[in-house]
Amino acid sequence: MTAKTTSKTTASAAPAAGDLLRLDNQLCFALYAASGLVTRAYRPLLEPLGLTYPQYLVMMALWETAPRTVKALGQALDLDSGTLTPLLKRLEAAGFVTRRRDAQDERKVQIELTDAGRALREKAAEIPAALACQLHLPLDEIVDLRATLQDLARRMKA
Amino acid sequence: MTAKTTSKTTASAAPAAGDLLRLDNQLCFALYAASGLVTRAYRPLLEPLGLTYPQYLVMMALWETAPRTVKALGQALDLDSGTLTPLLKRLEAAGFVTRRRDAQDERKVQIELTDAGRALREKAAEIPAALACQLHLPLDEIVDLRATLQDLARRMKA
DNA sequence: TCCAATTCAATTGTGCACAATTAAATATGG
DNA sequence: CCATATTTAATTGTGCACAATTGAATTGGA
Repeated sequence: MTAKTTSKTTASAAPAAGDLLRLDNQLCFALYAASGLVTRAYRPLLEPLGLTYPQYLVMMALWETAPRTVKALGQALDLDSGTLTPLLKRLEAAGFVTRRRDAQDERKVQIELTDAGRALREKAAEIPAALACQLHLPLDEIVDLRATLQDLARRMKA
Repeated sequence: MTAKTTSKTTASAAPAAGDLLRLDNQLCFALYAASGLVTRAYRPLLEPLGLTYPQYLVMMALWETAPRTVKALGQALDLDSGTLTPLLKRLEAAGFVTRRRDAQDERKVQIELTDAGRALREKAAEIPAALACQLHLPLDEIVDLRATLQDLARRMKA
């Protein structure tokens, strides 16, 4: 499938020793650059909602399941408390979530959606389609790429 | 090839309207998470060289072509001066590059490698193979994924 | 019971990342 | 030649991202 670029030159498919450090031969840089581009494409779509891209990820996690502890969010998003704590405080200041200590276990902080946070989901509903459009990639390739990346992540975490 | 997860459920391949905002259905999150994982995998390999991951990207760009202006580096890496200027000052402080105003056009700052910066390339030579190992992905899939991501980036920039 | 180990969030410090602004140098049109 | 526009880095301010530390709460084992 995807009869894709069988035009692999020897250099591209199996770089010579001296080319191993070329930017174009790095999967990491391709990932880094693509991730940055996609994040940047979200910015103008999220700005009217008052969310940054990482905040949008947190809200999506909460729209799926809430309340959740900081730890549970961190596991879902692969982020630690050093990143999440200030981000969640900003979401709290914006009125989208609340933070309260768990009564049973005071170490845990439960993050809950406010009405405004739940309402935001309606406004966000149009974002995935708007962004998919900007990818200029057929849907089946998007699905394929996503699965490949999820597979990569699963293997690296194992 | 890649007999991969033909277990595509309907939800995964063509999510229902209510699932469009699920994290698992986002290409952006798959990219974001994979990029973060790979960057993290570099950290222990780069630490002995005294480089962070973005600094490593800048050094790779310079190992290909030097001297280069800040602007040229920014175009190669898709980063702006707000990111590069302090990063390059740290590389200068570490002794890997020099920064000097262009004699012909004083607006430009030429970034040149020092001997130590060039020497670092030998130590870095083993990194790509070491990292590829941690990806737990067959080489042909790495090459494939890289090409797909480069294609995505090309389309989004066009 | 008591104490040692673990869990969890917050904090601190460093380093990206980018928008917006600034300021200097150069190019351009009249 | 001069005024204006453009180009280029640097700066400022906000917001991730993570390692390392801290401190409180909980758990588990003698």
